[in-house]
Amino acid sequence: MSQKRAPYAKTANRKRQIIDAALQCFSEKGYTDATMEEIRTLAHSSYGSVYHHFKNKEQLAIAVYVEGIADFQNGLVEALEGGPEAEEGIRRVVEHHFSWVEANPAWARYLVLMRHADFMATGENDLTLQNKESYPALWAFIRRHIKAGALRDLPPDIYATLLIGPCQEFTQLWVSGRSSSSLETVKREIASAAWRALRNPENATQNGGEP
Amino acid sequence: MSQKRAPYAKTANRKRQIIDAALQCFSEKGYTDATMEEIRTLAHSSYGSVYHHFKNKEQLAIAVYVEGIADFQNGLVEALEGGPEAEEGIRRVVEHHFSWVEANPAWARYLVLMRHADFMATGENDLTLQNKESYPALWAFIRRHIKAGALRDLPPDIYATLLIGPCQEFTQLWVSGRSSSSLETVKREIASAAWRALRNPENATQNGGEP
Amino acid sequence: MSQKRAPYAKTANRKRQIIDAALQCFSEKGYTDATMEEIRTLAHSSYGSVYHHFKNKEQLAIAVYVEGIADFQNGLVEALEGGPEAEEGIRRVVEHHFSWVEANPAWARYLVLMRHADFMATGENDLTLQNKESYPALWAFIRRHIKAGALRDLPPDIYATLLIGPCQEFTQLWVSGRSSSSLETVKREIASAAWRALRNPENATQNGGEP
Amino acid sequence: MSQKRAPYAKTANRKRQIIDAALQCFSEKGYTDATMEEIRTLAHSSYGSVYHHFKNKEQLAIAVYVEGIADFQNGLVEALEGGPEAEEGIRRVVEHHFSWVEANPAWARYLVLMRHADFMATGENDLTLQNKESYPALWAFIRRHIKAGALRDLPPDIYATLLIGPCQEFTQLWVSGRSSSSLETVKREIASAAWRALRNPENATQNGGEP
DNA sequence: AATGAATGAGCCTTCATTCAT
DNA sequence: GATGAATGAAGGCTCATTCAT
Repeated sequence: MSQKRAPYAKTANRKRQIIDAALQCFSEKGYTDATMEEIRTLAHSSYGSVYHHFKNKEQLAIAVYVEGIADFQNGLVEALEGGPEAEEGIRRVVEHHFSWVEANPAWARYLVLMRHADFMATGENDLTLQNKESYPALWAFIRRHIKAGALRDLPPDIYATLLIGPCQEFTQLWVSGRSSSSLETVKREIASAAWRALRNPENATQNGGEP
Repeated sequence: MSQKRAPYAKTANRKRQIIDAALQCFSEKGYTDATMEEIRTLAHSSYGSVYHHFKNKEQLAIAVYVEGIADFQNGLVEALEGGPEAEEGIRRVVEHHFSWVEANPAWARYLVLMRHADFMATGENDLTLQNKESYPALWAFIRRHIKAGALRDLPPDIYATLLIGPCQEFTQLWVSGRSSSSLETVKREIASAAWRALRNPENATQNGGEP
Repeated sequence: MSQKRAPYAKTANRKRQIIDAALQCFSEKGYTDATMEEIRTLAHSSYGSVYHHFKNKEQLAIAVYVEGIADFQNGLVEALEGGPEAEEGIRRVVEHHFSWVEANPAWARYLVLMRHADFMATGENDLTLQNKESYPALWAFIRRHIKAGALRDLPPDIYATLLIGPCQEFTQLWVSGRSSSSLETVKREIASAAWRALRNPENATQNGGEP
Repeated sequence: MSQKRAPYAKTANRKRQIIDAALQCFSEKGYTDATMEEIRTLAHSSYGSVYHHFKNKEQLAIAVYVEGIADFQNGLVEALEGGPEAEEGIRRVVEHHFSWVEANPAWARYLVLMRHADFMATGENDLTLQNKESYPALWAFIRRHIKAGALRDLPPDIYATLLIGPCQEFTQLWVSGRSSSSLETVKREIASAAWRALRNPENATQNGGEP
């Protein structure tokens, strides 16, 4: 019996297959514990093919990360379109966060895992990620309402802490299946908590109920 | 007094040296990327010595984790002693979180990293960790004030989200050197944000200042 | 003259481009360490193109080798034309060696490196190389002067040793930039050393100056 | 049937076994084409053991090289002991070269192969090799006789060319089995050729027969 | 208790070569 | 003739762990 090699697979979009497979493996086992062998198999690909499209494991991980961040950002930009009022904007940010997480749980897991991986900020990757990660639309929204007196004038790290921190925390719980509450409840609670923490208490026009 | 020759003492507390070295390596590079070789070297120890004290890498990681959690818990229990009022208690929780993180940055990093490691909850480790991690003192405090009507009746995952989430988020920023605000400012902001998010709005007696 | 559109010419002599690129890569890194990828890139070519012109890496290496040897041989044949006297002929051999090396340093390096590659003498390559490498013109010259009593009757390996050895040695020094003397000086020294080593001391008629 | 691991091999001198195996593989197939797997097997060792003793393939190659050069040098120093006259000294150098090559053919092959490997001269290896390779005893001998007027005053590269070049050339022939002459004959021829090339012709006291 | 040489499965990556277009 | 994605065997190296001393 002659040993025939399988015919070269019709590509269609091999690169996409690899990214998807990588996302799944990375999000399940973490960057280090995921192996190129698993990724390659899941992508129905060969070693050579993976390395033809991505220089190495790091670059593959970065490609997956960038793809995810970009998708998240796009949704965030849309969510903030139309120049919403302060409270409504904050609600939309939280809303979008959880909608996206719900729709993309693997990516959510992966982005959380990799948030501080060293090699994400090396050389040329730096710029790419800086632009994506700086959440330009979000900060523009916040700055606008700080100037208008609707939001408190706090530094970015505290905004991140009070607005994104609870989102991240619950995302981790949810993603690891250790949450009991419904996403609807959580969205409402987090949004209102963030609003109460960030609104400018000196602004009398807003939120009559809680002066 | 008996005439004791001072022991060469390198061996005095080898186990402790190993745990300290392991903590440093694990917190810097993560569980998988830290190697027994690095740990052994940092502990000025030998392979045999490490494996004499700890069955394997997992058990070493667990030992480090348990040590850290216990230390954190002890402080939390102390912080909540004396049956403080609701707002004061929440302030103390946040306060303790950051004091401990500031005093034990490597441990803080490590505990965050390992929060969801699979092997932490296997077999006999399970019980040990359950008891430590369930934050018994914290939940007792919360339940007491829910019953008294001072705190809202929310499920544990939402309490964790709104109280611990911001702490964790800022801890990560701080530990990775990407925060600009002082810990004092942050403590105040997070504590007041948590209080506004968790206090029972129907309870008129409390906090007259912000009706 | 006919109005010809200038061809885009990238393809004009692709085969030549590939040989040149291969020569450069092989001479710099050796056969094994040079990669088809480097060669392909340097030749501004594609994988398919390289394999269209050469069956595989070995055949490419052989093509480069044959090209180089042929060029060297041609010059040697010319150098020995006109039936020179023994001393003059030896001088010309040395002279030609260094002129050629100076004009073709990459090829010189490559020919030295590959002198003993196994696959150079396999199957059909054998004949081709045998003919080229046997230095027919050189041995004809030597044999003629041995019969005439001007040169000593030594076996070929010793002739190679005393005549080519010094050339090779200095070539290696020169090619790796570790020589300090001028090529002129070296030519003179090697030629006269070779002459003194190879001339027949019993032949009184020659070289009266050095009895 | 229980799967028993072979008991740990009694070491004796594992490091030496590895060097010997590496020498054999490197000298037969060259640095790049020899594999760690072959070396490991030939040394009846494991991967881990090889890498325990040598940082990587390069360092192993260097260790082998240094060992060989040192052995060769030691013999050369001995050969030149006793302050021999110029002609006798040169004879001894050639003599030692071939005796050593005959006794250590694999090493001879290897040293020739690696003479110009880039990584031999990197960082700290540099010093080690410089000292070994500078042939201090040989140059001391030569300088002494240049001063005494017995040898011509030529730069080191030309001495290397005329004295060592023929040795190297014949070594290559011999080592690859392409020589026909006996080592005795060759020694004699090379030694006398070198002497005629290097002796100072203005020195009347030596070698009366050929002024 | 301590030491460190030894083990070997498994990982990331390279690279000559093939083939559909 | 040319292109470059796809293939997969093979290589160098790592690292948790064992065990003789």
